[in-house]
Amino acid sequence: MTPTDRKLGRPRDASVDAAIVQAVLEVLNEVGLGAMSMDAVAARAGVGKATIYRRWSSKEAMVIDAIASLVASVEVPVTDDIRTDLITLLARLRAFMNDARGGSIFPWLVGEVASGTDVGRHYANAVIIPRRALIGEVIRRAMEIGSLRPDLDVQLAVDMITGPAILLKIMQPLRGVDERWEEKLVDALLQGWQAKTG
Amino acid sequence: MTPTDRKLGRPRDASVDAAIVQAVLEVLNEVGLGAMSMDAVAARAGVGKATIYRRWSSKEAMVIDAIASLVASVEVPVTDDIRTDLITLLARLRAFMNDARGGSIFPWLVGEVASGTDVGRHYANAVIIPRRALIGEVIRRAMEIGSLRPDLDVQLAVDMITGPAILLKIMQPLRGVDERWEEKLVDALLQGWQAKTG
DNA sequence: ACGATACGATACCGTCCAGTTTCGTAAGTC
DNA sequence: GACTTACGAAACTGGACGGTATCGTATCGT
Repeated sequence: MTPTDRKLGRPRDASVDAAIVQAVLEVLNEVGLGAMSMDAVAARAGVGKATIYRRWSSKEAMVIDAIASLVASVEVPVTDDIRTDLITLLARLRAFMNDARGGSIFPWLVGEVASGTDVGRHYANAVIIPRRALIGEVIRRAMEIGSLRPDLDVQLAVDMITGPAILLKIMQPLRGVDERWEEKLVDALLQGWQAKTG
Repeated sequence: MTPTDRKLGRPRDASVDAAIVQAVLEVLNEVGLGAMSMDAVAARAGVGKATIYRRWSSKEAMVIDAIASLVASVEVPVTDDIRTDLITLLARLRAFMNDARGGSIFPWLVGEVASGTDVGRHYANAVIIPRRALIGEVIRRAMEIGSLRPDLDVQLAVDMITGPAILLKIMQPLRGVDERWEEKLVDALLQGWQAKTG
């Protein structure tokens, strides 16, 4: 690293990076991956295509980076009541799936994950796995302090919470969403998770 | 209907219809909808493109018909044991999702349903809704004969069974599938569904 | 035999799109 | 001021694809 290292010419405009990523998410949200053109992204970002290709080598690389920016800060709820904790987590998950930024992206993102695409793998690692780990942690802690049966299969329990939520999102175009849905699901689950064995 | 109605020229070859539908499903299974070209379908079916367009007016119409052909006969299990009934239904659902014909189609089909596409709506009406109704029927019957609590929300119960199964399919590329998974889930669910109230 | 339609194959058209290049200009270093 | 890189805009290239048209052949009814 010499002193005069990398200081030639006009420096890159950091705000341009943000504008492009934002544009990718918007267009993705509106038309999906298949119908998203680089011209559309460039136009939305108010940027030349050359500027995009100066940063990413391909459309796919750009999308992967944009998706990775969806990572949300994960924060453990800290109530002493497992019921409200789970309801909070569920509401958060549903809010995330219906997020303005990611709302329409989510459906095809599910397809990407299920198909094992590059984009899908990156999304899974950046978003899904940390969030699942968080929910699992909450459940594990509740098992330790005796709020939940100690013989629960944590992985299965996480599936039992998140599965119906994702299904609800998938079927959204087909039916209305019950209010207080989160409470109903959590109560139904807890009836089994708190019960004495046998 | 005059006697000489519709009897001019060479009749259509019914086996060609089947070959095309089969080819659509295969190519769809291999490359997905976005990457499926009419040339690929025609080549796979051993058919000219004109022959395809003689039957369907567009790619989309063709795909919708092909998807509709996935409809499986739905049959109610008839055990007197709700546990084995549910396990059977679950195993059937998972087998369908991993079907050789529909295995790789399922992921993007989920995206189509969630996005409310034409294809998605047709698939939902042809496959998802009847299957959900079937599962709901089994649960309702078990409630009537006292095998399940009488105060269950049937729609929610169906979500609690099928949600985790679909989630498992989605996350398939990310983790192995536990053997006897169906039994574990059903047992976990029944612990709540059979419990006495409060 | 004749007219009509179906068939597979292939060429063709128009469009869309990822990625490249060019151009005039702006923003930095030396 | 000389040099270098970034920027927006626009033109361009090459390929892929949906859909149509054409051609020679096959299969039906009459």
